[in-house]
Amino acid sequence: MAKRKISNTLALAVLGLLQEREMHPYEIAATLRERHKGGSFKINSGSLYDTVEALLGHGWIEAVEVTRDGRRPERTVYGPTALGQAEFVRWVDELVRVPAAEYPKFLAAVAYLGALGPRGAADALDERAGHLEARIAETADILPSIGLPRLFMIEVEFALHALRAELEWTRATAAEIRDGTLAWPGTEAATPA
Amino acid sequence: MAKRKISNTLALAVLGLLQEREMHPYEIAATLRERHKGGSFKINSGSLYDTVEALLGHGWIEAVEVTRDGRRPERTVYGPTALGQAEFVRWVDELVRVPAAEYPKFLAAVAYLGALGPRGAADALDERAGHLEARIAETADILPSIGLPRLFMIEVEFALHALRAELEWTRATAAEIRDGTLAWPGTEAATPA
DNA sequence: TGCCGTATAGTCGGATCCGGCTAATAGGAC
DNA sequence: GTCCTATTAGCCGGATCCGACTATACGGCA
Repeated sequence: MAKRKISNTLALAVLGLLQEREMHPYEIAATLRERHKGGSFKINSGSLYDTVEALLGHGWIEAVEVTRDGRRPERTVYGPTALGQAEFVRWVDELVRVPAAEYPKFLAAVAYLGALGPRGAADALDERAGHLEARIAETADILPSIGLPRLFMIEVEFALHALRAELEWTRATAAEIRDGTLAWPGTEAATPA
Repeated sequence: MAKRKISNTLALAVLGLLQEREMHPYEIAATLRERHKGGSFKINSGSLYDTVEALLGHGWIEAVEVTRDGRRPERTVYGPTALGQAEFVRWVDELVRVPAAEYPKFLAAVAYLGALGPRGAADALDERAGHLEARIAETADILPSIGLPRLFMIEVEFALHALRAELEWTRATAAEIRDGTLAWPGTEAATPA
């Protein structure tokens, strides 16, 4: 009975893969991981099966066959439907056109940066900067590793761009705190436990 | 009995506000909105009351008094605990230090940008760019509107920086698609319904 | 005075999500 | 041969989240 509209982006990944070829859920997860899509979609087997169920309920995918290898659990293979194909494109289109409201954890934390005191905040930002650099290096590494057209890894380029911007802000803000450009109204600094 | 660790950032906002002064949930929500924190925290009354319940269960806040004004619903006023105070700082510190894995919708959509075809993708990116500009303008507007020290609105500066970076990538990518720098392997373009 | 829109304050049912579990097979070490 | 681990495949209980709803009070206006 067509519950609430699907919003989980893992569903988008499933839909996208099934456009290519029929698969069973486990294979979907494996393929996504193989293609390094783990940075763009939260691949969790629990959610995956729920997601597939929801897509079925909407008629966006359909069960193609059920096979069984020896006494292993059954594998249900799913394929796309015409409706699902159309919805997939429509959905990507809308996600690109209209920026959604997002609430990243870091944004929340920055809102209370004051709680760390100037010293504590600058230190914490520095540590973050280090992690960001590491993650940027990792991400940049996987980019050329596969001889695939750019388009198929374009989201990695976006992720890199976003990470670099965040790094830039993080470093700049730490510096502003240290040199006093960013005034600290609360005089005394709390220290983390 | 101390369920799963709280991860919802709305809890952080609640904890943070209660450091300042005792409040009842509705007042918390109103205060957050008044301070333009709606961009950093998803303020939903349903989640708010659940969150307060969870914080109570962890002993991070405590009920201070229950008042009632005429025949309106009871208002339970909450205040901070020593444990909550410590956890608050510890939590902010960790959120700043360690970048969390995030899965923004746009990242997912970009992973399937190919589905829109070169023309469709470039158009969609253009429209997004327009929305981003509007949002940047709105956000920049609220910044000087309140005569508050920068530190208390620093998360808005970060949000702006992130938005600008996204806008930059969006425009650049649209341009690359149009001038052919970004090759399009799938020859033919699907069009949204 | 009667009525309507908005602010106050919070509840509830159900949708959604996910960590952790089961269970079988394949492959290697000894 | 048999033990151990990794891989394959999926299920489930409960935590989490949220949209939609209830109900009272208040200000203004016709």
